[in-house]
Amino acid sequence: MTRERFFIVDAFAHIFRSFYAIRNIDNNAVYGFTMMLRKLIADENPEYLAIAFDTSEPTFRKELYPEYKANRDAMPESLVPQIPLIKEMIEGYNIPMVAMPGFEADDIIGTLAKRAAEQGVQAVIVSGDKDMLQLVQGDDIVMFDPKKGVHYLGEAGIPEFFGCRPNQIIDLLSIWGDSADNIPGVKGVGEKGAKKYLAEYGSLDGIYENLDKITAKRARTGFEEARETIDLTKTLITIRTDLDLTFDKDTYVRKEPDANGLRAFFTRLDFKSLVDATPPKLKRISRDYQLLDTEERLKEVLAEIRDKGFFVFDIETTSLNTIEAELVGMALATEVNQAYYVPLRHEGQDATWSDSAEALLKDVLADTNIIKCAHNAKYDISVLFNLGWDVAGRIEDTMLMSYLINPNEDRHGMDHLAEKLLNYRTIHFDEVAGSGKDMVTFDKVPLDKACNYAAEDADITFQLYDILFPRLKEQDLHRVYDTVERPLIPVLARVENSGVQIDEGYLKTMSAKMAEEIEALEQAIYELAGEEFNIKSTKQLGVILFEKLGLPTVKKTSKTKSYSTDQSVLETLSAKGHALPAKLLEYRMFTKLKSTYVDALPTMICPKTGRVHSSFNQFVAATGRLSSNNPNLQNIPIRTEMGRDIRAAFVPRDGWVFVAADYSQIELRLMAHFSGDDTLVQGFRSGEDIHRRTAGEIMDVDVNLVTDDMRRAAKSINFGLIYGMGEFRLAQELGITRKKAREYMETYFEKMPRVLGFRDEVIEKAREIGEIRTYFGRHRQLPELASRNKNLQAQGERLAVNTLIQGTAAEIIKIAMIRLDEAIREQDLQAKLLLQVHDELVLECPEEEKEVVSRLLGETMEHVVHFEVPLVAEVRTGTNWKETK
DNA sequence: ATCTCATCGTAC
DNA sequence: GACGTACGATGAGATA
Repeated sequence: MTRERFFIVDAFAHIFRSFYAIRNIDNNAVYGFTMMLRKLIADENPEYLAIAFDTSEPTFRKELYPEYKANRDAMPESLVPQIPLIKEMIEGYNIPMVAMPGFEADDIIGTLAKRAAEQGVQAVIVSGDKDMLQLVQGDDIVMFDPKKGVHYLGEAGIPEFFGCRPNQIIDLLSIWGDSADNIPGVKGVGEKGAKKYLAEYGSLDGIYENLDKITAKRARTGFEEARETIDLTKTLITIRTDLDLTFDKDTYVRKEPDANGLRAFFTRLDFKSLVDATPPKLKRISRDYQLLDTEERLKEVLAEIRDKGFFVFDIETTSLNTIEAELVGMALATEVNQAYYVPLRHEGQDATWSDSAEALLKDVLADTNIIKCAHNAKYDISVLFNLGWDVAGRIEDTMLMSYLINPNEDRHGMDHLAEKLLNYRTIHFDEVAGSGKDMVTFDKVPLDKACNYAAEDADITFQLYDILFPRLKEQDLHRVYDTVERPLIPVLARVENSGVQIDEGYLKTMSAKMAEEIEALEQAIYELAGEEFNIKSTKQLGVILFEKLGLPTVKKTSKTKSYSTDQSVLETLSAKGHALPAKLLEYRMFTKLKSTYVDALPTMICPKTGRVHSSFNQFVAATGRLSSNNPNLQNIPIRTEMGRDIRAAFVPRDGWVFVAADYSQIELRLMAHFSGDDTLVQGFRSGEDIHRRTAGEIMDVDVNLVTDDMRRAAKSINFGLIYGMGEFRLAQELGITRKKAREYMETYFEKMPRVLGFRDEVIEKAREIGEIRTYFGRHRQLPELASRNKNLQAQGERLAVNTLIQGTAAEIIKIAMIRLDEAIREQDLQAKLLLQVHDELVLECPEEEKEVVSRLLGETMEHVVHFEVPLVAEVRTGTNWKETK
């Protein structure tokens, strides 16, 4: 397409069309008009674009003829408020709107089209109104109806459309009149007549000159009667092309839409598809970040930091692994938009500089009078601790703030937060260091690039702090931040740095033994199946079990509705006497343990320390629990004997012992405290078996007469309460009928009514405020409670109860960890906290510290809070983890 | 070759 | 549809 095109849209024509065409959504005209506009831009990609509006002022036509459009109804009530929204939308797209008091959109279109054509730009009138056809001129001014898909109706198409020559359109329309605009035409002359007379006499003037030649009486009378009004009609019909408007390319050239504004606008109007179709456009302002590579400048900035008492820092290293990471540089930010990068050990840097710069930075980091802030501070301080640096004083963490504000969110990374909260696209790591096999370590990144990247990170962290810290206070999350999460950061850094020793030889031996067992099981399974197949493939296994062998289908998987082959299914099949499922269960257990633990753990041993350094993640679990990965040390087996053996591979260093303690029934104790239920409270206070006690209560028998089955039922209900278990699940778990399960639960609540009351109160409060708050003030939003979906609502109710209990338990053990760490350091003990497994802490210490550490551990854990019921920690020691049970 | 999703199973 | 929170191994299919 060689010629530039100027599309002019008649706003109201399309607004009304959308309004009447689209039903059942709010702001239908806004939606329809937006869709039309998007399609127009996408399909036609016009070089120039304008949208013409009518104004509410009287037009010159109304002045000439007061009856003009007098028959029009007022604009529909629901359309009125949509007009400003449409204008807002058009502004968002950066499309010029043109309106002129006294004139109609048609006149604006006529004038602009003519002016554009005069400048050699093709004018395209976006309208379906036949009146506009009078404006069409050769290929210079054409019409386009996006709805009918009539593309470019040019002059050549007019005879076919109207049955007259282009220059006769105005006369033709004048004869017809326009009933919609209340303009009288010529009575007694219809479409056929009008065309016939115009063809015969050339024009209206021609017709009047030859009026006596018209023989049809009605037509002739009509023309006679219209003689006085026809000039006015013609004036009204004629679209003006002489308005005081110019077409200049700069004004009408297509501009970049304001994607962020539009996105917010579409979000506000709940136009989901349009929100998705409008990705945010992110700013990328390059700031002038400074490289600090002289002692003099560095000292100046550090003096400023001391003066302010607050700064943001971010280290650059050679690895994400904190043990292996070498320090390459440090970025500092002293205020928004002011950040620096101190290159310490980039390739080719002078060691004298590195040493002196590091000494200066160390001083500031160790200064307890200066508050530091970082994004994910645990990483930075872990690396620095490993290098022997001290990072002291208050350490703020913007990642932590983000997590506390929205624990349901799983992305708290700086790049993501910068986009979400600052509408800013940061320089990403791979943009400076590459990715995949092209990736270089940060010390190889040129200083100017490194400075831009690193200083920006510090700057962005500063900006996030400015936003998140006030929010933290506003949302009353300051307490949990200050008393639990923030002090935990250095504790976790030390735990991760300590790592734990694994007996590699032991696991290797175990692995070999298991391999033999697995091999034998495989053969037995192939034999029973009658063929070899991939046993680990649930798909293949399903075919063997349920198609080839014709075993009864027990259940289907939830997502794909394929055959389920999980443990409960295999157990059911096994109980029916089939040999294969039993073998499969055994096979599954062996392979699970071998691949997930026995073989995996040795590969995680750090070559540098010879220990396994798992990560303890603070920002993952929505309830406030920690999580562990690389490897996950919070799901090491314990329930089966074979699984438990894996724990024997976790050993203390030579001459040291493990000291471990776990909270006894902490979640149920919290339930007792929160509900104040007498049976539970008394049970825990007296130190008796709580499940036995509740069983006695439910079954109405003496505690001493409670059978194992009765205890098992009570235990299931006790645990189920914490998770919000229903009768279906209880029935399944206990192998009883639903009716029986319901009876148990009803009796439970009758005997322990405050447990039910507590649950209801928690849910009611959560529903009222839309979130749940734990004991220490952590919150978790529960949008499920506001759902109209009953299942989602029920889930919200379970989350409310569970988050309160699980979250509070998590806070209690976190506080224990903080106090323990503090005590160990104060008392100069060598003991090290190694693991946290939700209700258990594992330490190692020299043999001679065993007693003092045991006592310290137990007392610290038990005295975190003083509730209606005591917290009990059971402390054990051993020469491996398995022995501490 | 690398990713994402589904299924399964381990812990508390 | 029915019990909360995690992580990870494996297979299978999509994407590059």
